[in-house]
Amino acid sequence: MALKHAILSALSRGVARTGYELNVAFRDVTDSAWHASPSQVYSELQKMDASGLIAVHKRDERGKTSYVITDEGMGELRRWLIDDEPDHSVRDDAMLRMLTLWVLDKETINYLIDAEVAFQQRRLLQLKRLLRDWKETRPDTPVWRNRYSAYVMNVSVTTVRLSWLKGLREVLLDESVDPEEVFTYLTDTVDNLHI
Amino acid sequence: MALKHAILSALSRGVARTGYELNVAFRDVTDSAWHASPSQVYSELQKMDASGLIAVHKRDERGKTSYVITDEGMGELRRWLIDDEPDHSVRDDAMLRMLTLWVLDKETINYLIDAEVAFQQRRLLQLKRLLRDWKETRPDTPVWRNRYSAYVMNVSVTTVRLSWLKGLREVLLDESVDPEEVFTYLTDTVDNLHI
DNA sequence: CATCTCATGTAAACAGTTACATGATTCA
DNA sequence: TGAATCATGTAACTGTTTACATGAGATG
Repeated sequence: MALKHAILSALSRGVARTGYELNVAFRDVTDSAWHASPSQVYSELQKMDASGLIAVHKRDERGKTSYVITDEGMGELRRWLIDDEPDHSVRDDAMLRMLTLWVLDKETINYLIDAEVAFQQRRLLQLKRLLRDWKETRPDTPVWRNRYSAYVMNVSVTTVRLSWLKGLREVLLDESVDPEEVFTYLTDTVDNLHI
Repeated sequence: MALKHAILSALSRGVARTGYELNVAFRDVTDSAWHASPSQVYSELQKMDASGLIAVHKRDERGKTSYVITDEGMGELRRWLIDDEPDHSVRDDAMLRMLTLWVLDKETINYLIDAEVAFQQRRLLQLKRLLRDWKETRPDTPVWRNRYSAYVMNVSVTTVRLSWLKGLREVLLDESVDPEEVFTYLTDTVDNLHI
């Protein structure tokens, strides 16, 4: 039930938000640690309002409703971080696909890796654009410091993934190359990070 | 419904497997692209058997049952890879937590980063052990080439995550440091990967 | 004036977890 | 002989998606 905590996390930054705004945030790279479908967000907000974790901040004539976090919600957010064990289980559809490519013919493998590369490159561009937007207004609050760190993590992993996809293509399409050699550059580079 | 495809992916490698063995594989680093709880695997296997995607290979006196993939299952696996759009949505509980740490006091932040570092280090050791086990028997089949690639990806991302956690600790605990400077080494290193 | 984005929701179906139950085998 | 691991499953509950429904406001 981490959608609850993803919403609390978003609202903990102090700005009132509508369900729609939360959905935009969950959809795009900014807050992309937890995905949720729009309808789920709306019904979760109702439940959280009823249980006192969040409160209605403003509701205009037609239904547009923004919410803020309550003290109780802030307490629950802290309790979750401290008491609940992190769930490290992974469900990565795109990676599962990349690990199953060998069942296909080379032409199709090549096509599917192209598509994945295109996706990751688009993601990297979105992230770079986000940084450009930050350059102007950059408050240096704890919130911003934490979010900037997230940005660095996303850029790093996406870049690694792109480099890896390049190696994967070689390894799967040319059976004469040695996989270990193909990935030498990637593994050597990241090895520099770890002391 | 990707558990179906995760199971097909595991069985496509040609070896008959029991529900229990699949659970072991899903739990550990080897096949960790898709997590599932044991009970879910057993009931999914029953459904997949009923719909003809897999077949019972052997069933001993007491219920121990191993399954193999059918031609139909292999067809469905290929169809999924080619026709269905990859789902890039993320649900990363551990990362969501790291992005919310700023709401806590420094002592608690430090403690929680310690715990996450310990987890990632354990994971890295498990991966290194896996590679050692592979050194002996290493067939150089397409399956192995694809799995070795997955191994490289896992090691790379885990190493990046460890380096990042080190930076995150500094950024959150010492407000005098400039976040951009803290992460310079990480960003410069991964920048080398991307041309 | 049609289409896109904004904005919210309900209901049914499906996916996944948790708690529970059972019993064999292995190892100290 | 008691505990851990092997091995499979059911039932109730919770989380999530999909399809559908509605209507305002902005853009071309």
